[in-house]
Amino acid sequence: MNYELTNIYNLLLKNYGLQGWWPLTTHDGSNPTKSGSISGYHVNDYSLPKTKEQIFEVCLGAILTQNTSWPNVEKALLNLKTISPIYISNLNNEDLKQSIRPAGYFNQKADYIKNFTNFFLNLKDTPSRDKLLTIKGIGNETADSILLYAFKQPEFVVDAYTKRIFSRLGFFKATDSYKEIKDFFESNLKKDVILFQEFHALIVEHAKRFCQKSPYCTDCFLRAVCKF
DNA sequence: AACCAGGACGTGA
DNA sequence: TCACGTCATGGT
Repeated sequence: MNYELTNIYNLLLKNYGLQGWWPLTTHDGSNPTKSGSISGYHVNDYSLPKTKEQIFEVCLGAILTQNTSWPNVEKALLNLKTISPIYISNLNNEDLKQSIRPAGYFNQKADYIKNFTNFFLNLKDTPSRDKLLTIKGIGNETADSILLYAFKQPEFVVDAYTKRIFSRLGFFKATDSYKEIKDFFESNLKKDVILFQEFHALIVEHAKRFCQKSPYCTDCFLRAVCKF
């Protein structure tokens, strides 16, 4: 309910529109996304992910996208013939590695995915953040992505883009900790899952379009309110 | 052809 | 705690 912060959100939303995260390779009743097309977004449908397989897919995507661009993650996901916890659990490590190769860091990520899959198979209901963090391969951002986009919990996701954009805007220092930044957003916004989902997705979009490492400030619609 | 992408972990100070 | 090296493929 911080006015300045809410104002930024409204400007992002006005310029980019609803983002429809988290992208899924399959929707109910539709065909799989073609490789490279990046069309798994589902604008205005907050019922997704719906099935257990879709929830699982969001989790795998969250692990695979660690320091990796989404098109590479999509290639990895499409290489997996079936994205279900049972299937992945029974898949041998070498096959898993070959499938997820396009997403990079495939040796560690294969282990991370195996760890998480075992956890997921024994899961009764929504996991706690602390429990997720005990899994090797699930850090702060991945845990929050899983909770926000797979389990629809109001956990704000902080990534490198969030730090970059909002430190440039002047809300905090780029060196502030994950927890400090997460607390800043959560204490200044209404704890609303849809708001958190769209806000994070909009941040990613703005970082790609304007607020890159070397930013395009000239045409940026946030220039008037930015201290960079 | 260097640079970077929707980070996490292990190590040493 | 915290800064730093490591992990790897693919697009620009």
